[in-house]
Amino acid sequence: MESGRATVRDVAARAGVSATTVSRVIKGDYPVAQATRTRVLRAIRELDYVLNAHARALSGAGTKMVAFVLDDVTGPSFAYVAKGVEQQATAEGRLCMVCTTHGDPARELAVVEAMREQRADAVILVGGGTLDDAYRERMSHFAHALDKAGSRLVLCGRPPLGDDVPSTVVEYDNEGGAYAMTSHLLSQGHRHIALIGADHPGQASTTKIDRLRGFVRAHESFGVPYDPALIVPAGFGRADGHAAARRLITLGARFTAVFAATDMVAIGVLAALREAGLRVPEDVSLAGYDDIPLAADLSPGLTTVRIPTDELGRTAVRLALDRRQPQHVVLGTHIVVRDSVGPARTLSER
Amino acid sequence: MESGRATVRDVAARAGVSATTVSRVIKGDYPVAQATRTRVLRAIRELDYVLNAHARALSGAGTKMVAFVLDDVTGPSFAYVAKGVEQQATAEGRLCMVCTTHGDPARELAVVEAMREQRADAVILVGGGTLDDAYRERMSHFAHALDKAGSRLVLCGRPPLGDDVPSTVVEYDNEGGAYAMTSHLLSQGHRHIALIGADHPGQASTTKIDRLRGFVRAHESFGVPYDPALIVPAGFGRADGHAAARRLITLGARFTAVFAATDMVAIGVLAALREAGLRVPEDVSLAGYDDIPLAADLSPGLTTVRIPTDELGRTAVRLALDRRQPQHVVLGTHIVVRDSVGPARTLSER
DNA sequence: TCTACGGTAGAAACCGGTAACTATCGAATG
DNA sequence: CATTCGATAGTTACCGGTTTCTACCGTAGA
Repeated sequence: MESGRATVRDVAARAGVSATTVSRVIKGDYPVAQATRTRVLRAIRELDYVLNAHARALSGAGTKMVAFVLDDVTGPSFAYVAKGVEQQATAEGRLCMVCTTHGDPARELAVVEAMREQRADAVILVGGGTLDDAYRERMSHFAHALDKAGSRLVLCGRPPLGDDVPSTVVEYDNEGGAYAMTSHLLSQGHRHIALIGADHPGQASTTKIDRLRGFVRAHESFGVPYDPALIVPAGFGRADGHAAARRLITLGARFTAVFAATDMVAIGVLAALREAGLRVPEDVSLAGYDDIPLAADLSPGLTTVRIPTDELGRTAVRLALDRRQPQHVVLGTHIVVRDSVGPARTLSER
Repeated sequence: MESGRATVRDVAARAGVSATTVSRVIKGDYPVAQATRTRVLRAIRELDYVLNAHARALSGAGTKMVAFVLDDVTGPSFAYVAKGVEQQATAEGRLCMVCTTHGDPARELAVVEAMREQRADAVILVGGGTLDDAYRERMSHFAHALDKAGSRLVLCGRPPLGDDVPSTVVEYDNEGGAYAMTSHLLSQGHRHIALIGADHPGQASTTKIDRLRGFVRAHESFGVPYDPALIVPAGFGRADGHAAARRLITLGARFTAVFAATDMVAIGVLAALREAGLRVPEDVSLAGYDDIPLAADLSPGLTTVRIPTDELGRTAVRLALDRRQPQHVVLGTHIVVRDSVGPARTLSER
């Protein structure tokens, strides 16, 4: 109880044994006489001894730590991925570091570097991802470096860096979800669907590209042409959706349904539609993407695409820690039907 | 580039200097000739050398790590506290560990123990907190242990453990917020205010107790009696609010306003009111607590009490890392007026 | 010319565990 | 009675930086 900084040797001295014996009592992997063990345990208790994780890490034993890198902890779906990561990490006896990048690729690289210093068992990158070449190259470099050091880079919800890059990839089917939702809208008779939150020219986001791709493919499958004027680039936030929808309405665009690229965008769109006196789903149908917890609580309940957020996190950790598992998986997405999508009303009815 | 496991001595050999010199080049706190520094830096680059954080931590230099312990990463307000912690930790050159306890006091203690092994600079406990005696004692023990080891226990958004316990406490004014909001309602003419989400007898929550206390004190200040039948115990979730409000309505309780103990409760109450054909705020006014991001997106916008979530997190880190600062602060709360509270309509009008 | 000192660089010890190798003792075996 | 083996405990080196403490060199001041 006296020092708070007791070492194995202090404990050893108190118990009248060697440091090795103390170490063995703690690990429990080597036979120690019952009487000795008891004495050691008592000494540990009396000195309030706590093992030094750094010393242990330094001498052989790994770090037992998983690092988790994301844009922003407050992102609606990221929190769930984080939860999955934390759960699985705990289940596998790992601690969990969290770092945020605020979408800054430079900071992301810096953070990964820091994780390399920490000798983390795995470094899990979540979300977004830049397509910039210099960035990809640097990240590939890290993947190789981590690999050589016995660690692992995990790309979670973002596309692979390349075939020769040693990394674990856990994606979800962005394109498939968009395809399913668009098909759902088309099958309800909608022929003029606005996609809000498409790609912004310039800053290529793979998520946006894939969702757009599913949108387009569904139209092709149904043999329905889509109106490029209804594909509006926008950010992924509530305000982006609100502004974009308002602009569309002001411009007098003709549409019977809106497919928002994220639920947050959908919430913004919903507000804009309400302000314009349009009812959902009677006048306009609305669909989102992500199935954030709030989606069910909106009125009307938002029909949206569910992405397996916590499974994403759990899988990332599981695969990274057990290389015998396949190192590239794509998790499925599926639509959740609530009340915000209804049959299309013909445009003239409005 | 070849090993991924290069050490200072490898770098030293390559640069033709001693390990000491390499260390000094990295730290930059000791004069090294320009030419030497250049050679060392080149060697570092060529070997892709990365410092070993554990080795460094072991030899003197602290850990540069802050630990953050909470119930659940997906909690609506916790994410914002986490963000504040992460921001400030980064600003002060610290990495950030996150552990969740799922509300289990035993697991919380285990987690704190693990953080002690990690020699974290500070261990920040967020939210809730148990009032159990054995628990308090164990936690006090940790506070003392961390203190002796030069670290710090931080209680964030939860009450102090006791005067003699070395710890940092960052609270927010639960009682004051409730007082302000209740006053606001009273000043709008409301005389029959229901408080939904008061304390459940048995499981004492300090948060609930304080909010109830503010509610009562405001009534006293205004010289308005409150109806005990309108103070209804409930959990802090959406479903709790919904059920409680429905029960109140079914029972024919007379009230012109509802003060929900959390925004999530308010959302549930709102749904129940709607189902009963009551309009907000025309028929019944509704106020919440927490100002979760969603509060502004409800219709009507929810009038609620803002708690300084990210400031809570930032302050926790700042104080823990600089003991010259006061080690017990109470951050202010204030009401955010939106559209869900209106003047009271007399009960007979309804 | 000798001394002193600023500027640099290195040797060795140390941080706190752990792993590999030794050592000891009593019982079992030949 | 000598040998061997199993159970248990200790010695020592090492993990990879950092930190004294020392040492060297050239030059400026006495």
